Amino acid sequence: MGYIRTFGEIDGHPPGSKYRNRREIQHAGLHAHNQRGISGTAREGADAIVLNGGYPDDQDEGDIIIYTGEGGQSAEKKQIADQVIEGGNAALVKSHLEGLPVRVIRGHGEKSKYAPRQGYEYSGLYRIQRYWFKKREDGFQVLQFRLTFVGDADGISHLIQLDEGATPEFEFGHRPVERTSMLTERLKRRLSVVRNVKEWHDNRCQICGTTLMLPSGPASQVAHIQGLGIPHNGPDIEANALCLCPNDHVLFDNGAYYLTDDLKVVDAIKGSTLRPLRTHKRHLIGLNFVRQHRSYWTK
DNA sequence: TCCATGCGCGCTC
DNA sequence: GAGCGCGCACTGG
Repeated sequence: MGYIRTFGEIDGHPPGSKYRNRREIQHAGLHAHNQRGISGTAREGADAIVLNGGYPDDQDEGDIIIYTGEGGQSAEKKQIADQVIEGGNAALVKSHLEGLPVRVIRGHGEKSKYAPRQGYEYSGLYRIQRYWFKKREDGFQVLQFRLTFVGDADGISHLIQLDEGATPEFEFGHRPVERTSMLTERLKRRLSVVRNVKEWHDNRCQICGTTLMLPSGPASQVAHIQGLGIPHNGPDIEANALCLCPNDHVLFDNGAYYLTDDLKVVDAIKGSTLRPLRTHKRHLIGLNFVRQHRSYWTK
């Protein structure tokens, strides 16, 4: 009986469902494997993950999860090699690029307040916002993925109720606090930063110099150099932001480009240094942010 | 082919 | 009863 990979919710197995062991999870169609953390392939993407304390670099904040990729460990679970983008890791990268929802299953082996005390619990759908390489203290690189809770239509209406001061009813029975924290994190972004950066550069991409012309006018995107929020906690200020076209935004966020200390653009795939970053006298770039971004993508 | 964020038993405290 | 160490087990990729 083969596993049928399904993205999104599985009928009869809503968030909050509990399972005694991995076999039951596999049988439910929630996850392909009875031992691996990541369910998926590089071609299709990842449909589910299990958090069960297997990697110490994991961080579980409820609606925000920092999930460590697979591989590079010895049989004794010591990190003995760098992780690479293949297998399950490549599946998670694919899910990130395609915006696919990932089912998150928490196990008792994970020592966070969101983990069940016994067995496993299906927590719901998450999306992978970004990924990067983390340099560990021991010198090995591991992949990390930032997942945020997707929620659902009812969950959003609950949020609105909460804001309006109505009695919140969390009929899904889980995690009102984290859901609220996710909302506040979104609201915290300062529009003035976006406005200033776009205005200073006249919507021209700081990497390639093009401006997207739409019927409604010129368009550009403001990218953060050091990520906002958990775990990078970069500041929402102009010095940590770039004005980019959508293509170069994706390339920069995913490590195809990084910057040198003298603000030259490096093509990570070719290993060549391209043109200097376009700058503006009012737009000072924080080198500490440039260095942190570079550290995600260089050894 | 062989590995992987498993499982369960039996031991110790 | 919890926590561990060890041996055996599974199945998709």
